[in-house]
Amino acid sequence: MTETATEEKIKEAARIVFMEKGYAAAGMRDIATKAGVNLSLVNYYFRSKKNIFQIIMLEKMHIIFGNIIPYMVDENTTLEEKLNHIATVYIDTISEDPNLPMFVFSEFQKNPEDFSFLFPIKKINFNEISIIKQFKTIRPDINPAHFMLNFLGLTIFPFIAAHLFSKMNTGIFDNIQTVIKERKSFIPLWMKSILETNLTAK
Amino acid sequence: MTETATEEKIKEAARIVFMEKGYAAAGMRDIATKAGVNLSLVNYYFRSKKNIFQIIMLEKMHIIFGNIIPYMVDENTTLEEKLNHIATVYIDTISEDPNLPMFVFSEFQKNPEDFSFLFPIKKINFNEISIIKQFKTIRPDINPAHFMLNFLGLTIFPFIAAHLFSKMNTGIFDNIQTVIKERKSFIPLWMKSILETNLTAK
DNA sequence: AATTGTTTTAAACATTTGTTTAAAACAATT
DNA sequence: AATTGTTTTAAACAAATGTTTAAAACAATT
Repeated sequence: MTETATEEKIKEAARIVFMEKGYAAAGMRDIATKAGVNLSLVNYYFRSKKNIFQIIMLEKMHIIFGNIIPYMVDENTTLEEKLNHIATVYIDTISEDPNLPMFVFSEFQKNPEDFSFLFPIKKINFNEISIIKQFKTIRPDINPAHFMLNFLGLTIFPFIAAHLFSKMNTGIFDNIQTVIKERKSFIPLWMKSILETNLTAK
Repeated sequence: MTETATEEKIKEAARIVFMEKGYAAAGMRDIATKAGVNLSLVNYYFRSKKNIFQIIMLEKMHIIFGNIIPYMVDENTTLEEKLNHIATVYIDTISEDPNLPMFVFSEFQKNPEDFSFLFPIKKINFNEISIIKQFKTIRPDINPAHFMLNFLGLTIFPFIAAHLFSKMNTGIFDNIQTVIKERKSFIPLWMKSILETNLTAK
């Protein structure tokens, strides 16, 4: 099956090039070259640049959301179990593809219209999923958006800032990959403290 | 002074266009059109695309770091005062330019070499600045990178995720701007809880 | 009023872009 | 061995890119 072989070679090259340079700066010739393949073959197998981009983006969206939402929905785990599990799995997953969050957030912001193809994912009502319901019973006084922003901020932000921070030579972000891995066990504990924080205090 | 007027018109247009589309997707014609000015004038006043981009980027870097580092260095405030002050000022500042963090982080990642012009900023040794020293006396057991990642993650991440989250129709990120403003008072309290969290617990 | 210097314009420049074409190479089937 | 269908190639396409040119318009000075 030479057909599938070259098609996959192109896809893998597209993953790397789009991820590194973003949609706008990525060239069809970059992809072809990285795949070690004739330029025309990229259009032959994937019709257009926008099309192959959307295929890669859909893949990435599944990784960044598909690995997290099933655990959030699970009615058979406690909130503490969810936080433990998700923090670990998520940091491990993204560590294999550290630019993924940046890629998804930044490409979405630049061309929100081009993401209509993933309306299936967008249909989830967070007020109905387990993790939010569990949070609401503990802290009915706080907007659950805070809870999600805190959890995802603590987990995802280090990946987004890693490049810049480690090249700034501050002396504290030198081996940031090691630091990020430590956070797998720290984040659930910090989240627990945050959950217990009294916000009405003067 | 018509000269300064058009030069500033071009600069302002460049700010908007670069911010919206990023370096690669931004065109010289986009900038000229948005400035209401002839295409050649962009090169006349700013020589090249890369040059005008670096001018804008330097501006943005000053906003995102210049507004935060002076307070971190200040030896005359307590850690609690610093957290209170920075959270408020920073959220207010970035709220006026919500795409700033995304812009800076993503453009840096794509072309780190093009940021050599800001080596002055990079010279700061975080181990010597007040906020880190204060943290170290309270929690010598934890890598200060965690402290900074937590604080900046809680503060900055909501801006990075806002676009995607609010368009996902989850039901909890509807008026995310209001939520973000609430965080000005919440984040210092959460940080205090995080600081007191025992991480050695089984 | 003539001259000088600066700003603006329209046109063109050479490259680079995504995409298409048509022929060649290859594989499989009859 | 001839035919069919698929894959790969080289070349070309039109459109868009950043930049330059040279003339025009304008302002200021002598």
